[in-house]
Amino acid sequence: MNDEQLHAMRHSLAHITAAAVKRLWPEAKFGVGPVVDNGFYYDIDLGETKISEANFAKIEKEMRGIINYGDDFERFEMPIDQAIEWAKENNQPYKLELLNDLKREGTTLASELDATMMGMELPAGVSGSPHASVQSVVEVSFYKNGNFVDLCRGPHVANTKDVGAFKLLRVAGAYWRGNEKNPQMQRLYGVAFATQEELDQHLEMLEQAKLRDHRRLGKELDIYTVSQLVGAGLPLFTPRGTILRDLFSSYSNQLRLNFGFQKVWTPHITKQDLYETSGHWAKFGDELFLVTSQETDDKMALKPMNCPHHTQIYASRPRSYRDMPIRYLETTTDYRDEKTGELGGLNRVRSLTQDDSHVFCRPDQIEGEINSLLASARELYATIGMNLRVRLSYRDSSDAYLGEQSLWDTAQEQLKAAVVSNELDYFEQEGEAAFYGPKIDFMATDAIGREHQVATVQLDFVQPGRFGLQYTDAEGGVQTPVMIHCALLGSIERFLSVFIEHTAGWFPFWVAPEQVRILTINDTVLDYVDTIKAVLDDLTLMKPVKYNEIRYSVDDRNESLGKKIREATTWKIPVQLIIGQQDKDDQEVSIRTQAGEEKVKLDELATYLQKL
RNA sequence: GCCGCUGUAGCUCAGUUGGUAGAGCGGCGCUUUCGUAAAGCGUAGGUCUCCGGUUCGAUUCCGGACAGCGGCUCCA
Repeated sequence: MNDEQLHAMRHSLAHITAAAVKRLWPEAKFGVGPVVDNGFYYDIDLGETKISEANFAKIEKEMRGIINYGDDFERFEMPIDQAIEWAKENNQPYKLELLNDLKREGTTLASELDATMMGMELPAGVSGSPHASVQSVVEVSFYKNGNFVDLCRGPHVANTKDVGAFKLLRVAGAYWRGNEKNPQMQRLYGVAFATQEELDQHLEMLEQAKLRDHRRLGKELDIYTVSQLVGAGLPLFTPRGTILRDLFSSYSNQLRLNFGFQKVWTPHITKQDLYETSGHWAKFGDELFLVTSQETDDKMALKPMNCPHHTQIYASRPRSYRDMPIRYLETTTDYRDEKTGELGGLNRVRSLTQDDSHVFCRPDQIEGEINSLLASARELYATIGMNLRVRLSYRDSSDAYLGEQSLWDTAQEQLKAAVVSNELDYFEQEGEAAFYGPKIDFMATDAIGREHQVATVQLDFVQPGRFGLQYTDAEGGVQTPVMIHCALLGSIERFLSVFIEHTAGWFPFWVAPEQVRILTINDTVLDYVDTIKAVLDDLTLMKPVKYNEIRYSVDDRNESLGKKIREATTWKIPVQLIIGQQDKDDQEVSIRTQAGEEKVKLDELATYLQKL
């Protein structure tokens, strides 16, 4: 089956869903019912009546009835004014809005419509759009299956019998046309495939995704927790989770310390004046956590980002062109008052830790700086085993951007040159730049093919000016530096959620909170265990950075070997060393990893671990 | 924030059509020293998320709060 057929099938199922709902609740008012990834949905307004998953069996039964009856999908056309009458007579106010938009503007796409006009009826006697350039619609098509009629562009399958395998998956609230000022409808989601096997496969995949959900693994592997007393969106990291955080943070820092970054430290609260000067207050004011001082009248806030703070370190001394670039680095936690309904796991939190850095440089230094940052990002994600793709986000011709056009043009060229010389897979997109400068966004693909936004490198032509940052050039003149923002991990919390799901909790050796566990078979080998511990204590490892404290434990409890293996495996500990009398006699260790088991001579153990 | 669903032991869950609850795992104790994913026996854990209301009586019904989950971009 090709994509078009599958699309028609899913779209037809959306209609059949609506038809079934209409049979059960004749008063239903319908919004839109498009095809989405793997399935379809239909937005439905049932007034006070609420559909829950408990109703799904009933709705699906009705749907199967419609499918088995085998009506044809019949297409017919109608002049738009007649269609508008149809919507009024059938009490379908949402369809009426769509028809009004088609008549007025020739489209129903919210993104193309003037929000204040959306859904508005044209005055009597006016036949077309108020905009001369707009091609308004004069005739619309309908599809009819059985006695269910719906405004629809199509296409559909020929007969309701031709829709393949489906399952209603969930019901969720969705605002009419995505606008929270509009009424909220009930969105009925379904998945659909050509065959039952494909549907089952898809449902199985959803189960697999659940097993690697970072919220589940975060609890099972004891990485983080949330407390009702501390609050939603404020995760607390356990010892194991903190090892992960610290290792990634120091690796990310090390990559930049290698080429001249210096660590700085800034406080977590500030006077609001800082954000009024930076311009963030106007844009992010409603996301700030406010702090009250009982000693002064200062209005304070928890910091939602770090760049304004870093500008003040730059501004603390006079700067020469010889000092540039000046590079500051800080892993630090920011606080943003996100909508409570959007919080969840480590993905969307109110306390987020950024491995943040800011370069202050001359315009001619942009390319060199970007080059080094891109090389760092590339190395980091190669170490983690994730494929990277970057988006070059440029300005478009609108006047929404600040800073000189010529500065933008050369900067965009330098960004691209750096991306090309780093051999990164990239695509360019106009109109995606920040108002203060062009940027490079990194997308990493995880083990089950999902793409996640991770690192970002952004140029900034605006904040240096707002803060009056300066340096003296070779001629003794005053110049404004350019700022380059960069976070390699992005937010550590979000990064960890991606990393946990990417690895399904089987962390690579270097970041595993517990790298090695020694499992004893009985107490007669305890002296030999001490010998092995001495080897581990002396070990120095080099990948991806040099470290000499291997994280291991000894399980010498009075339990069966089977139980010890089971537990160590449940904890996803990468290296299990099984020690019994035989190993002791042969001066060997039995090493159990995900790859299998092998015996290694004691004097080769260090080399073995160094290779991991 | 809004809509829907959910909240029972540390964890995973069962149960009570209104008469204050149970299993497995985990914990603790004893026995067992056992070579590749759970040894055996015993035992202690609960304000059934919290606050109100109805009731002789609420974990159960009603209301509210808090928290978790699925969504709120996909367009006739």
